Amino acid sequence: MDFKDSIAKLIAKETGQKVNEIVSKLEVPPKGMGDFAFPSFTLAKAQKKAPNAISNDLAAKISADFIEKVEAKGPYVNFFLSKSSLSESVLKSIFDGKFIKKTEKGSVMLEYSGPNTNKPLHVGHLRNSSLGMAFSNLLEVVGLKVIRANIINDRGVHIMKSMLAYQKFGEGKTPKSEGKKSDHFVGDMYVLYAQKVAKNPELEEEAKAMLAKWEAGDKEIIALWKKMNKWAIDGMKETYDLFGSEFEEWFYESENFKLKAGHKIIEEGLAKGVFQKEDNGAIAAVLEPEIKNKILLRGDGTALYATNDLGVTQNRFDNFKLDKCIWVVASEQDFYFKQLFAIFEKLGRKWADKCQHLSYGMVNLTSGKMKSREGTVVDADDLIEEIKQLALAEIEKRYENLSEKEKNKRALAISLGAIKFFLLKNDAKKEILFDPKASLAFEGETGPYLQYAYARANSILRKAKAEKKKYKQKNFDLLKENKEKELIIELQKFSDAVAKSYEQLSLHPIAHSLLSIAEKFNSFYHEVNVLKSDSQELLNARLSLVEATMIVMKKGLSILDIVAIEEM
RNA sequence: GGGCCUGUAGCCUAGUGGAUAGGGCGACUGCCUUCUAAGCAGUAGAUCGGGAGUUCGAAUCUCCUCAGGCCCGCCA
Repeated sequence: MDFKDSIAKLIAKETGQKVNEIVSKLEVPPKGMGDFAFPSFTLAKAQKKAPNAISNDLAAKISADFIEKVEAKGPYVNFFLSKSSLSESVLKSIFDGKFIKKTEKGSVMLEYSGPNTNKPLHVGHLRNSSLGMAFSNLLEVVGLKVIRANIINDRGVHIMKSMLAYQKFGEGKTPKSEGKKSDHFVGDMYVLYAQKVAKNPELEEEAKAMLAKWEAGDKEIIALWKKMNKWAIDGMKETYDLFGSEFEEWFYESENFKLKAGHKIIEEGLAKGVFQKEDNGAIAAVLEPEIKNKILLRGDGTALYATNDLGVTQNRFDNFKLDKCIWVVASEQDFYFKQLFAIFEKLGRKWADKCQHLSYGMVNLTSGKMKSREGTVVDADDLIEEIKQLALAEIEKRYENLSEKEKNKRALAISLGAIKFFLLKNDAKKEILFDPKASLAFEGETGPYLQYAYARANSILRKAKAEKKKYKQKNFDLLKENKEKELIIELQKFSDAVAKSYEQLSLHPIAHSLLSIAEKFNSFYHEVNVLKSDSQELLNARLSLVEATMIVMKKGLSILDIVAIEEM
């Protein structure tokens, strides 16, 4: 039952206003003042009456079996829902599995991660991955079919730099010989290049020359490139596995480079008069003055990143039947994506408005911006390991007797929960100032707090089973304690949070909804001893509430790609 | 020079037109022989960057201004 809608209908009947207009005006009042509120200011002019009078009038006239009471408070009409109908309605929809509205259909490609093969993943990539993974899950929950895509940036002069350093100073070492994770080994070469080039600027030219050889298909360079790329990608895949990142499609810049699909689009744009040739032969897309023109091909005819991107995007819509394509890329590319989408609009692509940029703020350190070549990054593997050790220490404090295997499993789940939740709980577009020591805790507004609430709920059901208590999902209408009602209301709000997250391209509404649910659950847990309920009927009702809480929390956590831990 | 984003207690943050600005960290008080204390209950802490305007009503909308970040045709 949609209470908001039902209340709006009652108000509409009395006032003659349209139902959907009333719905948009209904709000949730501050604590203790009811479940819904209608502000009467909005009718004052039309009815030529004082808001307070309208409120009094409405409060006196409106009644229904699902409403406990209606109160006029100044210019507001406050509605208190009947606890039993609220409980029935909310818990039923949760057990029916219909508590999230599937509002969308079709298929969508979501690109995220997009690493370079000259360095390992860092905490910035983890923010990208967390958003990519979670938003993909969210898209599926609202009804879309999702193709997760990764594009490996495996070509370009920056890739040559780590190759050059290895060729000149690597002394034939390998990740194996050094006992090093292979992507870290490649990353070390990139740092080494940066150190060497500072003293020997001519390396810069050598790297460019190497790129020319690569483009010409020089056998030796291609062999080196393949070897080092494999190291980089194999290492990253380990990190993806550890973190839980999954992809259905892998694209490679190098392959795309060979296709030259972008060049065809450039021909097309010139023919249509949408692109123009500059004095030195470069090709530019002519765009609105606010977003400037965009160079798509160098004067010497060589390709730019944008050249490739034109082809990549076209191929995606050609080869996959997409209703939408989403790029998860940091906010420094906001302007670029505006231009890219505008170019497709100019070219008359009917899918141009189906391109979406999920922009997010950069992760900076308290010490400043992260720079791989200077080695001032928080490495993804190191971070996960460090937090895992902290989680392990917490587990060992509590449970000495667990097997090593179980301890490790829990520690990983908890540490990833802490990291992912930290990266998702705030508005995606805000920057994160990351302090590894201070940022990741297991208490307060954290992933482990949610996991803990879930584990506690689970433990009630487990104990009930162990004590051979009978339990059926029923008697929902007996849930009349304030703590119970507050929890149920938070459960009900979860679906709104899902919708909000989808609209706002950010996971924080879901994250905060889960925090509120966990908070209300913990409070309920503290106040009401479920297993010591007075009657079988009440036990049924409360166990139902506990189970419903677990269902919603598990759904929410799974969207955020966080493991709901059974025991913690 | 221009564009986009951000500014809410010591720190982090939610809230995009409505009532007393909601959380967390940190600080301080209590609560484990009672379903897991990674928890609960409470206290203190806020000129919502500043100014003007629109409105019955502004953290929220408009304009100006200050501060930080990112970006602005041949980098990826």
